Amino acid sequence: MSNLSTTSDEILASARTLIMNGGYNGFSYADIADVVKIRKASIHHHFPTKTDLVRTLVSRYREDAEAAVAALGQNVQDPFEILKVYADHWASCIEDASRPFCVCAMLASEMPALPPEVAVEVKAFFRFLATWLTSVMERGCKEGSLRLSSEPKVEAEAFMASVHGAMLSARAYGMPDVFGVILTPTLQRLSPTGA
Amino acid sequence: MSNLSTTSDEILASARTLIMNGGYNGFSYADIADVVKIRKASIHHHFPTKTDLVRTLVSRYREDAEAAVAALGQNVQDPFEILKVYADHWASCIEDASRPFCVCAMLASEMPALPPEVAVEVKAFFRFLATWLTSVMERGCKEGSLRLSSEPKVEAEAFMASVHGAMLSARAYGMPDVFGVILTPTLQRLSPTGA
DNA sequence: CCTTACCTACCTTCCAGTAGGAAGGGCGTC
DNA sequence: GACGCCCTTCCTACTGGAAGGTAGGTAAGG
Repeated sequence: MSNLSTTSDEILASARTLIMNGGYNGFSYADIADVVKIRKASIHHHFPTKTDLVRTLVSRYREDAEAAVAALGQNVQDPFEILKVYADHWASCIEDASRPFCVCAMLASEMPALPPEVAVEVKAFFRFLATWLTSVMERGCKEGSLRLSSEPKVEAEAFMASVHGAMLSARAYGMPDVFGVILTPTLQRLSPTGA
Repeated sequence: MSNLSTTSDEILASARTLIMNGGYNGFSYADIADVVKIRKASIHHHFPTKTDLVRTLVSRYREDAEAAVAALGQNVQDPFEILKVYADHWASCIEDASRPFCVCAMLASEMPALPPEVAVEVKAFFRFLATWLTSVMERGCKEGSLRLSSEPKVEAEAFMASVHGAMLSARAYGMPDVFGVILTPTLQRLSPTGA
């Protein structure tokens, strides 16, 4: 059981990397086959269609994020610190090029061209992220750990947009540190001390 | 001369729309041929390769933006108003689905998978936009029309990221008004009166 | 003996791009 | 003003390769 499903995990992992690079239409079963060292047809055994593959990938991506967010809530209490850890997570992912872009941000940009089943999952991810960030903002507002200038829900959406936009700029310039440059003042603004 | 080059303009216009939908790998010469009502091979007469086509498209997109920005500077003096007009422009484009996404934001997300010639043009667009926004921020800071909490350059990058992130969210949710929801407080924060 | 995992071989469709020709307009020359 | 010439535009017909997906078989393990 432990590494019986390794192949399908490898397929998902390589698909994730490929999507981060070029989006839904930017990779093929042949690309995955090259990486995983398996025949193209064998991928169809694990995921009958490309839609199945990406739907599963995004769905699991959200589940993983949900787990990570729950764990983060256990280890870090302060809402401001939580936002900082979240931003730092992406900063280092982009910096060391391990996960230079969020899969769902990537797919969201292609939304109108996505198979409906995949689009639904992407939407679900955005909703999950917004809901979580909203709860963090709400708690930070109550506890005085965050200084909000709008409703928590709006602040959450604005923060999420900043993160995604910063990713995009870092990629456009080919300068990973741009992400940090953009997010530092964004976090600063939310800090109760103003620094 | 006036409408001699109409066909090549139509090709560029339809390519722009198609890229906004699905990105670089999300459209083909056949798709353009359907829209422009021309044979696939005829497109190659105007743009020998797909790379040529998109490079030209992005380059002209930047030129148009430069002209629009210059015109905006003539008609509107107040830096805060300029940012508002810029945001409103995109809000209405997204709202009426006429140009529901920025071509360069779309292509930037696919950066690593783009032909180098195209990637260069996309980078140039981002640099132009950042430079312009920085100059607006600088003037607004000097004149007191904008309240900045960081250096003009950083504020400009953050503002640009918010715009792009807001576009992404609007698309992900399938709710055009999300763009406005995110940008309203972003502008508010920059307003000298705080409202 | 059945299921799982993987294979070879193949299909259809689509892709970017090429070859080569037809139609027509502009233009200089006789 | 008619002829020949060329350039632009668009066409039909095609190529080689890559796309997603299928058919059917083999080997291993419970």
